[in-house]
Amino acid sequence: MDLCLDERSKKIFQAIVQNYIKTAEPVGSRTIARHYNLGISPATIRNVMNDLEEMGLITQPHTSAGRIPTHKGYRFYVDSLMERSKLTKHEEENIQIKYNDKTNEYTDEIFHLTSKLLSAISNYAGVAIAPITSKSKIKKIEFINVSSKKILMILITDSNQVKNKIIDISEEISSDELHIISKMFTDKLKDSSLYEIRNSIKNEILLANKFEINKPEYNELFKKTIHFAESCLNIEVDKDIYLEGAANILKHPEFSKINKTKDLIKLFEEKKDLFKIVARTVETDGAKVYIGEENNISEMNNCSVVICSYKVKNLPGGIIGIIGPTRMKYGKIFSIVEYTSFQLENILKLLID
Amino acid sequence: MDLCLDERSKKIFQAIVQNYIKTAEPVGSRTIARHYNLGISPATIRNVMNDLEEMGLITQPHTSAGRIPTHKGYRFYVDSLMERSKLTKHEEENIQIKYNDKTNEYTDEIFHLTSKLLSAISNYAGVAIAPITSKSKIKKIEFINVSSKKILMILITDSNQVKNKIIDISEEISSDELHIISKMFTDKLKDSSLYEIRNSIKNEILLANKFEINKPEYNELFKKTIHFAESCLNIEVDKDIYLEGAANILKHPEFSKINKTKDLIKLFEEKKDLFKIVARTVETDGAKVYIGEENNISEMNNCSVVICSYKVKNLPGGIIGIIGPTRMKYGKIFSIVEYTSFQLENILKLLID
DNA sequence: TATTAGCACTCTAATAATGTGAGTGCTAAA
DNA sequence: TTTAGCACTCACATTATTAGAGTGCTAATA
Repeated sequence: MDLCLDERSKKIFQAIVQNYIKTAEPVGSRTIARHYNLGISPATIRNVMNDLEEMGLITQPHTSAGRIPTHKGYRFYVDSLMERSKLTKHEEENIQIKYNDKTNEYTDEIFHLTSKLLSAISNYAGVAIAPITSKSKIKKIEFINVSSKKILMILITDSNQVKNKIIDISEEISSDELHIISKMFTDKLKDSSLYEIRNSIKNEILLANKFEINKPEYNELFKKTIHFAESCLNIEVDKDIYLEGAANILKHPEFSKINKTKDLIKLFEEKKDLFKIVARTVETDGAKVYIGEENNISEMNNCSVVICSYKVKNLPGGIIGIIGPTRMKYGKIFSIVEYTSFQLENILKLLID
Repeated sequence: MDLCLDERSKKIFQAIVQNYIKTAEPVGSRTIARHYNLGISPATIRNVMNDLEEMGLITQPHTSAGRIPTHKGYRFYVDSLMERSKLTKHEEENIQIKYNDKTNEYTDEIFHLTSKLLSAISNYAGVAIAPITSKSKIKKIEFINVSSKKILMILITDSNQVKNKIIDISEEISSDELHIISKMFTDKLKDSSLYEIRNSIKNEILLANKFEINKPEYNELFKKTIHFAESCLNIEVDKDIYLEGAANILKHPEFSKINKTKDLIKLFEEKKDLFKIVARTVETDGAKVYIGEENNISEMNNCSVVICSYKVKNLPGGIIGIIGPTRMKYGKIFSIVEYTSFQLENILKLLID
């Protein structure tokens, strides 16, 4: 966005945004004159503010109030004026320590931890999405008999995500036989992406040939396995998204009235919508923000979402992010999200091979 | 609680409670005289109300207001006066249909569904706790190699709960060897309760003897397995408790001010505390309620928790419940929780063998 | 021409004043 | 024992009043 603002207007605009972010109060010309010594009088500032308002960057809640940034204003601020504020040593260490505690295990716990971290450091809500499985490849398939006619199917992806499901079968299969079948299935399906599997379902017979299946019980297992693998495609929205610190958001004055806040809380419960908001971009180049109405959901009109993707094995993995009020410390939040993404990638490298 | 109330007082008290539950407004003597034709005048009712107040069953928010039940009042109502209100055919069918959709799979999804059901039917928050594992017994232990020095450990309990974890080992073990080890471990540890395992950790050597272990890499695996089994004891509070419909609670007028409500939301996020509140009783005989202060947590002073345990294989399993305002439709909620528990038990019977 | 001082004006938010009504407790009569 | 009647209380809604922060405009100034 190029707005051809002269230097002075930029300074004033910046002052307005920063002051409003800090105080949550509309900013008047006097305040700026006093606190930011720009060497000009309130009257001059007022003139400039008038221009800024005409450009749609700021607005007045009511006639005799100071100015607050519009969404367009925040967007301009983020794109052109914002300065990243680095994390403190303490904050960086905090992140590292928490991650290192988990170094010895790879479970979804990592993502849960990530959302907690993001929330704790930012004082807003933190969100993390486990690697999006549709692009994952199968590393291993395994079958274990649970009882006479129930089998536990286990699918391990190349990013070491473990999915499992208990299915019923019509004929008992022995443990040893299952072991052999497991090896066979792994052998045949290894390195297929779940995406490929979905496409190949329509050609089940084709695939069946690949297995040279003759025993009917194998065939049953085969079909169920394929369908299981396919179901892993459909992101388990409720499980793969971690949200923490929603209550943090309520601290801020813009959420002091219950009515709209109630809707927001509801949105947070409905992981499905939340997922859409956070994961609409699969891959970002650094942090990226959606401001207020840009989220295209009325409940989020007063919220901004800062997201950043992370990689697993140098391929797109998932998304992490922070949700807070539009009146957000963008500079800091951008840094937090990017740094956390970086550390998460590091830890994942250690845990996956 | 025996309060020696004469019939008339009981009627009046009941009228107050029911009216307050319906309207959320303090109930005055005139209201009762008009709407519940007890054949007595407001003045008489006032006299009785005075008595009831002295007994601590009702109170006045302020001098010139009507009466509302105290916690003691609710307790008396629940224990002595409440009438269960049956579920409608429609509600019962709703529950059955939802469960039947899941008949073919046993995963934690069942408990998630349960909390959703409870929430949807009650219009309050629904909560479900997966079977408490400390009393579960081991049915199967299985090892799968994920990569050269990483092994996926899988533990299946007698209630078919699947726990898994990826661990590092120092020496590679082949798939076939792992298959044999799996059988051996399952054989030795089968039917041990996790509780027993915890106790036996101190006697690790004793147990080691049982395995006649000589290969050092088996020994390593053995130790890690035991510790994994033990860690399954520590309920994964974040995973094993399902809360849905927290936003429902906010609809009700007693939660119209943000401040206290904020704390409640926070409590709901902290699954640990929630767990303590819901799961302090392992087994109930029918539904059971904790009213307001009985929860011993200030955030819950305006909430009641109706819980009911469910069984798995005729042994204590977990807990389900509903959290709502103390001004709750107790009669209905008790029925919902008990009926749902019953249906849940049925479905679990089908899914576990 | 750009800036600024000054002033009238606007609007919110806080505070105070007032009235209304629901509900009570008490007393005396039924 | 019950009830009618009445004085009293208190929350809540309504209205008035005031203070103050901030603006826009105009005319003077640099």
